[in-house]
Amino acid sequence: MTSEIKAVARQHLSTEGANLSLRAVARDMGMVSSALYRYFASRDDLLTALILDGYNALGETVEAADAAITDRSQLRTRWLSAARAVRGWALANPAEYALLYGSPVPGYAAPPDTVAAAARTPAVLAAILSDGFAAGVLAGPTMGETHARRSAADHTAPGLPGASALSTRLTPDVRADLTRAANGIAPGVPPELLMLGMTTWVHMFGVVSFELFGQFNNVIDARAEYFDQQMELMADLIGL
Amino acid sequence: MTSEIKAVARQHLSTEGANLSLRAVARDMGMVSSALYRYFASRDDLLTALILDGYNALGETVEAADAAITDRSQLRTRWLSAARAVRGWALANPAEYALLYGSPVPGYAAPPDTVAAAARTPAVLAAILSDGFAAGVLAGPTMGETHARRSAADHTAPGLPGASALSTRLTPDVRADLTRAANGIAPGVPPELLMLGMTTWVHMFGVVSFELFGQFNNVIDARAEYFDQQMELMADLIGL
DNA sequence: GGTCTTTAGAGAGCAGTGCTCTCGCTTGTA
DNA sequence: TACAAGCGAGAGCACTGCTCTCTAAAGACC
Repeated sequence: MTSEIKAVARQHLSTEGANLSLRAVARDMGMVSSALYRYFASRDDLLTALILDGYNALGETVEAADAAITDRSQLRTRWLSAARAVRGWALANPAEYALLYGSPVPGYAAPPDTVAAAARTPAVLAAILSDGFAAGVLAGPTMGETHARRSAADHTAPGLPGASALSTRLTPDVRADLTRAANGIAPGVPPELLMLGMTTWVHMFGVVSFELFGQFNNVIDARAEYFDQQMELMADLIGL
Repeated sequence: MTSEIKAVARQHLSTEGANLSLRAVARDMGMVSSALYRYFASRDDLLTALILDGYNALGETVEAADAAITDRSQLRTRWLSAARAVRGWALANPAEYALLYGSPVPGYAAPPDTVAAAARTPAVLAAILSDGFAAGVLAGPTMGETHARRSAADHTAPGLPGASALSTRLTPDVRADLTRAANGIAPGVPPELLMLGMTTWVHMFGVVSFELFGQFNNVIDARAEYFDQQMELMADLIGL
């Protein structure tokens, strides 16, 4: 029953946008609004359930896209497949995506169970990082420095991945945050590498959000190709 | 008068969140709700005015932060100053920031005058790119290739900026989009360089949005330091 | 000064919203 | 058969955006 309500609510969400009307949902189900309160304590409760489902749906999609690459050593292919899955899901479910990654509703605080579901998508990327690091493909000490011209003092930490001219110097606090995060999601991965992984993670959602939220209007028309190019760039950044 | 209404609305926005109530604004002004319709045709109209003001306020802040760097050749310092200004404004005006860069309201389409105001912030970055390119500091042909290990075929276009191991190969459509954008905002800047500039632009807002929208909760605590580190990384990416 | 027109705001009202309450009806169980 | 639990209906409260009509003030013109 609750799942039927959520299904109708999801449909309303996709057609009407973010301001979900409980009464309209009830009307569509041939019920009266007060009946819905048997199943959800409030409208926020319904939204929370939808958010939870959304994180899980996105996570499943991304996990499946990663798992579809049978050669697990093809880290770059796995990453691109996962990234495309994120964009594909977002384009197919824009309202739900906005619910997950858009502006949070005013006084709304995400319940703890949503954060676990929210971690599924970054966990896929973390697994790719972890696999690459374990296989010695990432963060190897064999990189040579580029001779790229630098304007100020060199911020580059030596011996780190792909794009070796990049600043991977971390302050103690940031390093502590990243180390803690690595322990939780990608054990063994050094904080510098996780930093680059998080950069790709954030940038991936940045590009998708800009596309969905209209920031690319009149700027980028070839959205899919642009996204692919950016994700290739990110793969290079990590050294996949 | 309209400015007084907007001021009260802004205040409401900052305390109550995104769902702005026209009646509450009117109440605070000692008026009745219908009186507001003399000045704004609808609630969306008021929001549009606030969005326009927001883009301009952010743009002014960023422009001032860039202009504060007297040595115009210090591109990296200018970029970091502008980026910090974006984050600072966003943290000081979270509700307005969400209005600008969060999920768009359902049926809302941004009027053309807002896009001009929205372009002020990226224009600052474009000017930095333009200055650097004109001075020959960016995108010079003197870069050496790194020997970074690459998993697949090499996507790197030779002779491009700072982080030379990165994929800057553009498909014709993306190249066309970027060339058109460059003509509008950074004349003369090659599309590959503008692509890197847009990457930093998107990533900057990606990091700020993740911070403001709660995606960093329980992950990154040292927000300011993390932001700085990421912006340094982006500066390296462009080759500032 | 006396009209006359524009303008600002008040007030009532409509349709819609989230949410609470009470009251019946149905269904499963002892 | 009696009881209890759960489910939905209906009315109602306070709120919202928005439209309409009406009144009072202010400015323009002769």
